[in-house]
Amino acid sequence: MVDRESRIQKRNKDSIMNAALEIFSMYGFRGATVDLIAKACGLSKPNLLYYFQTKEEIHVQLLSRLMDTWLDPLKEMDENGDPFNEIMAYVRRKLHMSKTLPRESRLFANEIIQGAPRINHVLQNDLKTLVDEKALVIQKWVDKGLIAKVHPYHLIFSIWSLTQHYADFDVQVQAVLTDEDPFENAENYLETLFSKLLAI
Amino acid sequence: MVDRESRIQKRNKDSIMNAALEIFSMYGFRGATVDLIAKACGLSKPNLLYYFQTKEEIHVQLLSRLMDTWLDPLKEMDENGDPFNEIMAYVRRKLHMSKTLPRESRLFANEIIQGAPRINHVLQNDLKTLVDEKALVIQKWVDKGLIAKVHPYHLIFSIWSLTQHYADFDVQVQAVLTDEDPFENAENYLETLFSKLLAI
DNA sequence: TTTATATTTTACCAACTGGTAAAACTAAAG
DNA sequence: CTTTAGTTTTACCAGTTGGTAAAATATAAA
Repeated sequence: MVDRESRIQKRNKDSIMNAALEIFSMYGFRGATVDLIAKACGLSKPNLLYYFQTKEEIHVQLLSRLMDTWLDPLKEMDENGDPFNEIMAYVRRKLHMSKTLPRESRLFANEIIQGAPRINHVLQNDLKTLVDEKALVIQKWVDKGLIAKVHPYHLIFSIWSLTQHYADFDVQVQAVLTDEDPFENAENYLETLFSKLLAI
Repeated sequence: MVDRESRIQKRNKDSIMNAALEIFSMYGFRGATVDLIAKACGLSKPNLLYYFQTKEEIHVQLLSRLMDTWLDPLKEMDENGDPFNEIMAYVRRKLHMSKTLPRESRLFANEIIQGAPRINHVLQNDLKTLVDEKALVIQKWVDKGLIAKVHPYHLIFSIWSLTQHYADFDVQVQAVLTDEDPFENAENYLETLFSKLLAI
């Protein structure tokens, strides 16, 4: 056995990460406390700190796991597919993530709003590289006349904002839409929006 | 003299509110400390607490001032104006607020992300009432055939998300768009988007 | 200039913060 | 069944937190 995790270790680390996601996504890094996280997963504070040595270590690990998940949907957008389908599929993946991973979305939002002190390098390297690449793909589609002329970067921003809004501002959406299911109508609305925007 | 504020009182209260906006918008309620706010405006902590008795009082007052500013642009949308112009003017007002009042936007975003513990009643009363009213106006425009058929509530959500994104996610936008001015191109992009969405 | 009032500083407090040391306990391998 | 390694608890610490009391200082009205 090299340095394999025991069952207990895996269970506890998972449970800590889950609790930390809950707390950090709600209060941000400064607003979260180790004790709150410990209580949320039923461990004592020193016991939690046996698995992760500092509060920051938990946060960094949460964020670095998240960034993969976060960039994946855009990576999948395929230059060789049908442009509108590719963009719309991306929108749907992002909306689905807002629906199924709202805490992750809020964790990310909190980090960005607070000036991204711990992931600025990811934004400027991984994220920027990926967005540049995909913006180029979109530009090619525009140049070939396959979709309407749009600013590729702002198109991507609009997809981010329109989809993440339903996770990050959930309380507000729920306060206004007391009866309907936001996500069902959001999908229809966004489908209309983007088909009109991109139609030749 | 009834209970008029002295010059000193006005200057200090203003300066505290400004510093508090800076800190609360960056760290959220839990992440902000009275001491950070005090230092940001060059007062000692007890001196600051001479003007506002608790941390919460500062936050509540900041938020309640903000809510007026926040709802105003939508209030101005006029049933009797030209539908597309009215909606587009609303978009421009919101975008302008993101540009000129990014801290206020982030203060609001922080509060909502954290579950709106201090303004849930405002969302469910003032905000909901206003949105219901304006959604009805939009629905009338749709029914009269003056704009394309859209879900009025999701139209409003999309205006919020598309415009506030440029304030709340500013670091991310800046990381991706290293050279251009985001707001100028955003305005053009949003003009195109909404004219295509709403065109008959 | 005196007096009353408003403002600021100093010194403090109890609760909470992130984190540590070491003892006590538990599980698993031999 | 013992030894060893892994896990949890207890007790603690120094710095920070929101907030207070009272003394000291500045301001303004009479």
